Amino acid sequence: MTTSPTRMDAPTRREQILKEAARLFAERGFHGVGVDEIGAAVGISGPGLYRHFPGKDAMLAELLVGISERLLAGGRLRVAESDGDPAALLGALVDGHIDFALDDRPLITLHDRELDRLKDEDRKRVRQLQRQYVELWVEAVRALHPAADEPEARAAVHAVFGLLNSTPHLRTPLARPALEHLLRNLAHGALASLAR
Amino acid sequence: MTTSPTRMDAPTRREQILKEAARLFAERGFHGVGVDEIGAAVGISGPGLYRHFPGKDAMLAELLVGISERLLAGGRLRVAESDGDPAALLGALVDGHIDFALDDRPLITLHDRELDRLKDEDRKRVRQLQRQYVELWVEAVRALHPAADEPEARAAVHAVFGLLNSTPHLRTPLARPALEHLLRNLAHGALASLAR
DNA sequence: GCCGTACGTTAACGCTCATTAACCGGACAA
DNA sequence: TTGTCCGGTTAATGAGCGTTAACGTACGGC
Repeated sequence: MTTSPTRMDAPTRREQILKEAARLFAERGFHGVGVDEIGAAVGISGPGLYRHFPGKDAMLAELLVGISERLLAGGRLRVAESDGDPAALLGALVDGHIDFALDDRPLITLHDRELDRLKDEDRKRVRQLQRQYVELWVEAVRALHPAADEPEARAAVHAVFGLLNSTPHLRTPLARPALEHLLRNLAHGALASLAR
Repeated sequence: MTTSPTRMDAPTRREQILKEAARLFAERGFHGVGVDEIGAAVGISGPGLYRHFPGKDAMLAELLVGISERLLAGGRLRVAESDGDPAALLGALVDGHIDFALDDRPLITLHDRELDRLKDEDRKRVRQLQRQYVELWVEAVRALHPAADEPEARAAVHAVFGLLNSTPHLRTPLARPALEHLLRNLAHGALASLAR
């Protein structure tokens, strides 16, 4: 661990690289982007990246592991804050996921698109983090809708992720608050259908 | 046009290739799959594919244009059959999209993942078909929920697509009818939130 | 019996691209 | 002043891969 991810000073070169790499990978796919391009995006050229990362794979790995960890950490925080109120928890999970999806659209895209390009070890780690995050949601959903059995709740959670993660593909004139509001309503509308 | 896509005789070599290419592209991405691999999947080797397609790009193009055309054709058919009943139309659109998503999971994945790999001309064609399909949905949604303005309806339609298209990512023990039922309920639940 | 077409094969070409080598200037501590 | 990281540079390397060349075989029509 070099520096904390939450600061307000200028972004380090490393962070610039990660940010631009995320954007480019999301736009044209991992294999569709060359290291020279990533370098150019931060003002250095090609092999200069190797002063900061052992390879192209490592950038993707760090991005995907990072997203998954932040999602899970955020989810756990909300569980802890919810004090056992299922409705409040699910609301907080939805809001948190929306914030994340709208803040980091490129990362969301990468998250379900480029997982297979990782080395076995990294892929396992990301999958494990994703699984735990889903688990959080499944438990929250089932607490609120006991009528739904486990596989049903799990599929519904995946579907709601698909709904919320649709925003990167979208070029809409809607202002951010309106979009947040809309997504929240859609998500809760979908989940409400589990009540029977 | 060589042969009709709806027959019951053995699939032609061309069709085998398209099917396997779709699967492989969906699994590992367009750039992640080599022509030798596609060839191997149908029992011939690498360059033999060039007897059936002018190049790797052409396979992707035919797949994406094909999906988009079938989706749009299906949508138009349902509009024609709905006789102006908005609720029935939206129900039919949802059911049709679910069928498609569950029948052709690899294609659904490709559809929103590899569009940028196409030559300009093909990409334009696919985008235009997609746009028209979305338009169908937007009109159906607005007919049923006049309270929603146009950008809102459009964003909601994209979100519902995200919801319905989430199934390829999913490995669920749910049987197909149960999954169809669940997705239908989730989609209608989400859309119902537009009623205010 | 002959010929053209359809459909394969393997070998070679050429380009792209990640990675490595070799080199360099500047900041800065001793 | 001198030495040593740090963060760059450009040039070379080497693998992978799409595509083309050159060649072979079965078969259907005439």
